[in-house]
Amino acid sequence: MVAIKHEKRVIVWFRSDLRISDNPMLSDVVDANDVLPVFILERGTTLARASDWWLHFSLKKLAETIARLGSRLLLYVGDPRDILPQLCEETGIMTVAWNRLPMDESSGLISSLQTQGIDVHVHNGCTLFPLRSIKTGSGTFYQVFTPFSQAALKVSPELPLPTVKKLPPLPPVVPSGVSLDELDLLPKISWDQGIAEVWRPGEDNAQKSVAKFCAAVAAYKAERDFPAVVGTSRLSPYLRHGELSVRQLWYEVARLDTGASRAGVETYQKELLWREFAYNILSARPDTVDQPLRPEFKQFPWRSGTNAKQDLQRWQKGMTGYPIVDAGMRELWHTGWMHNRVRMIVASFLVKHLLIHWRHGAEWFQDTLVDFDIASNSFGWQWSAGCGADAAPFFRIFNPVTQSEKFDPDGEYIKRWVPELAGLTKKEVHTPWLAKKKTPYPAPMVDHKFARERALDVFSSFRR
DNA sequence: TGAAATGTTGGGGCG
DNA sequence: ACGCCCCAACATTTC
Repeated sequence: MVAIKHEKRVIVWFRSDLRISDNPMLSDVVDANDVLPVFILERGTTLARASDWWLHFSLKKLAETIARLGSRLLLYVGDPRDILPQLCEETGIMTVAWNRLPMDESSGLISSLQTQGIDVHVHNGCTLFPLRSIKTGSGTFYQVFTPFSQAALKVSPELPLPTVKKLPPLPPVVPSGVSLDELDLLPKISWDQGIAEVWRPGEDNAQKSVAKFCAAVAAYKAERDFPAVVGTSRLSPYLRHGELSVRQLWYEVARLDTGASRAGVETYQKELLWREFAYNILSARPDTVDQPLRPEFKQFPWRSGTNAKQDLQRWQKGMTGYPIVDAGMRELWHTGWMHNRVRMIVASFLVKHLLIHWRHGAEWFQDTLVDFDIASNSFGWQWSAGCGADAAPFFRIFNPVTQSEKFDPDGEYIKRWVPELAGLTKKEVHTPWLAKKKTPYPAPMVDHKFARERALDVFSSFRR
């Protein structure tokens, strides 16, 4: 008896998983007869400029890697709901494999492909656990982080898969794609210098960064809140583009979960679980990408009109008059990234001090962050605004001066990004409006005490 | 992964 | 020695 080898032909669809190590959709197809690796750029109405910059280089490196594995990465532009069926028709391939993302069901993609007779292989490749597999006793999704993380810690993530060494050949007919340059991901006017100085995209650099972070993870818990030092992992852009597998990262740090490193490892794993929590929320509630999870917030009286618009612009430019806020906004603009502690401060300032809709903050982050992640971003903003899952209560309003004194005591971070204040003492730098020396730096755009009381008024009367 | 207001305690200066 | 006040330090409550 000779076993019949069924013909297996697959399109593998790369999205936020631009890697070959621990990539389940790739492991699925290594024994196929032929495989078409594709990436499809969706041109939305909003730009994602900084993460597009990153994507350009990620795709370049991924294409080189795939070439080394004996295949070729094909690039297309358009709506995957149109492109994938077209590719199936042209190649005669009737199977598409990918790693699942939170919005897959709501986008109508799966059902649309299946009604066209296309077989869909969906893998768990972007999260620690299969999306929505962590459920409460009654089968609903968790809305509070602590019980979610406790439930998650009772299960182990699947072990990382071996790195793919070789890919099957391309199909006989290869639909023509576009070149990387035709994706038009790089800026036309050069605003990307600062970003290029700080970041090195690519799976190889992701691995180097993991090794570097692991060597410093013992200090994570103590140093992660101080933006002047490199105390955080800085792995978020790699995770967002999937050049790094979150499961691999989990196990790399878990190996160090002992002795002096224990607290650092466990604190960091908790952060990875916050990401996981955000992915699960978005998966269960895809509308929360731009709608509040708590529906009563649809009626919230956010400020709007000309004044609010001007205030938003001052925030975006880093000209609020609060040094820690402006340092963060300028770090973001110049490097495509902002320290996590400072993200919380600037977000609180926008939604509580200025009463501007969190959506505007989320859109600005979408435009400017190299690590822009649709799940983490909407989750984080809703958390800050108080309308999301396990959100900050309405009365939790960060004092930008207190936070600055606490987490940037010497003003080192502030002076790095707000050089106008370099001449002030470490005491004065948090409150330049009280300093003797005059600087060209603006006065606070809104008084803290006034803004705090206004926010408490608006939020508490809204609750009634 | 708050901040500010309010309450409590205890040491030290001083008459 | 004693009571009184001040106030820093810490704790609790409220928003």
